[in-house]
Amino acid sequence: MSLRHALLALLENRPMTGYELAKQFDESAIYVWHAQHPQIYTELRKMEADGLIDVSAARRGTKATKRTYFLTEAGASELTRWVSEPQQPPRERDPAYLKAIYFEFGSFANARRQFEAHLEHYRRLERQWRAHADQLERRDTDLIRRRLARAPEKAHDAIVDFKVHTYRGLIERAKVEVAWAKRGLAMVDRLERDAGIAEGDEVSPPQIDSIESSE
Amino acid sequence: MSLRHALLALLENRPMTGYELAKQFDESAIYVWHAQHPQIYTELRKMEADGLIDVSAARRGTKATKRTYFLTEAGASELTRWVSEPQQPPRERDPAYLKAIYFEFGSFANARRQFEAHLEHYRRLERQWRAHADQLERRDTDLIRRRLARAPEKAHDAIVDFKVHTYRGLIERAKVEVAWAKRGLAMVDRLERDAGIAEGDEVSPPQIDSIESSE
DNA sequence: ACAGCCATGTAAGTCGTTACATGATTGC
DNA sequence: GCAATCATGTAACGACTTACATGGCTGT
Repeated sequence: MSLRHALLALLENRPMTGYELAKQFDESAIYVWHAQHPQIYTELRKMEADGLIDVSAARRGTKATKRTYFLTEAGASELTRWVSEPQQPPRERDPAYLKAIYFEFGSFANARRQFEAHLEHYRRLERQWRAHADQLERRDTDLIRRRLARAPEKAHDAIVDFKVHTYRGLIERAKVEVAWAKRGLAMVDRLERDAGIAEGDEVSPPQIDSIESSE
Repeated sequence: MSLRHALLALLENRPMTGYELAKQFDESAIYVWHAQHPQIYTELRKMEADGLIDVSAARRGTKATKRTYFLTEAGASELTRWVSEPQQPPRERDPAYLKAIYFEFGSFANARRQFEAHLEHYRRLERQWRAHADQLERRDTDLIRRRLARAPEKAHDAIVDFKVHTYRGLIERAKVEVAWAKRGLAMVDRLERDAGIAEGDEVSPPQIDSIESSE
């Protein structure tokens, strides 16, 4: 249930609408968690029902309502409970790596394309996270300024350092992905030189192995 | 729909029962994808309905049936289609990193516990992946031997190298996590020395920020 | 007789995605 | 008047987890 806690943590800084929350998740490197707007609106309603957040609704035009959510005390204490609860590590589930294990079922050109896309993707992520980490370190984002303003001065270093440490960790992750893809491209070049396999062919297509032939 | 393709790829080596497939996912470092048995049994039935796999059912006792699945030609060509299809990168969604951003809401002791658990987890993963990568490189697993036996010799290097490259990539990932957690522990030590905050306290508890106080 | 592993499922529920749908406000 | 952006939702479906349930086989 991490979406819930990501939302609580954002609302701890200031009251926001579902739309604003969705933007944080969507548009930027700011966030380490992805979610789409229908899930966010739905989760906010549930959190309201559970008393973790409260809403101040305002009319918009004749029919629409603008709902601005803010933390309740129950929400604040749920946040501290969650932070102190042991976090079980995520299950391994990366489709790019799964596919890479079976690149033999495609052509060398395909492996190359896949590694190139991987490279591009993580280069972009690295840039974005780096920009955000730098901004945080300078204490130069809207949210961090609000956070520090409401915290005792002696806690400021810890608040910033925990966040910067996390984004720097994500940068290191991205760098590992970039390096992996680069080594992958070099490997494809080498394999293609060594093997006498025609351009565009599958390296070694899958074969069916029926009961009869195996037992 | 990666579970489906993970299953197809395993069945490409040899026919297996749902139970055997579940073991591969469950028990070992062999696999880069996690799944529980109910999902596997359900997915196998769907794949059968879609004609990607076929089954040879055998009686077990009076009521039970042992169902051994094998690839069909449609399954084999679905595998090659999937490998050549562009793979969109996974969304960022790591609860451990999300939580680390908000370690300020807990105590230093909590941050330390969390980093230690992270460290232990990825050390174990690294060991397991390393063992598997080494075995693969020596061409010394059941599945890789079966795979190579049914492939043209000139393709052997590529088949092994793609897999080894992937597991070595996972090892690098795990090492980055270990290093991140170690730096995290050092950071906690430093912060705790610097700040005059009492043992066991929250660093800076969340505060509620209602509409009134913010606008 | 019992333990431990082999083997297969159902049911209920949560989490997450995609497609569809509607209306308001701001600036040009 | 139009486009872009603000703003909020529903419906259907697919992916995944957890709990529950049953029975067979092998070795001690």
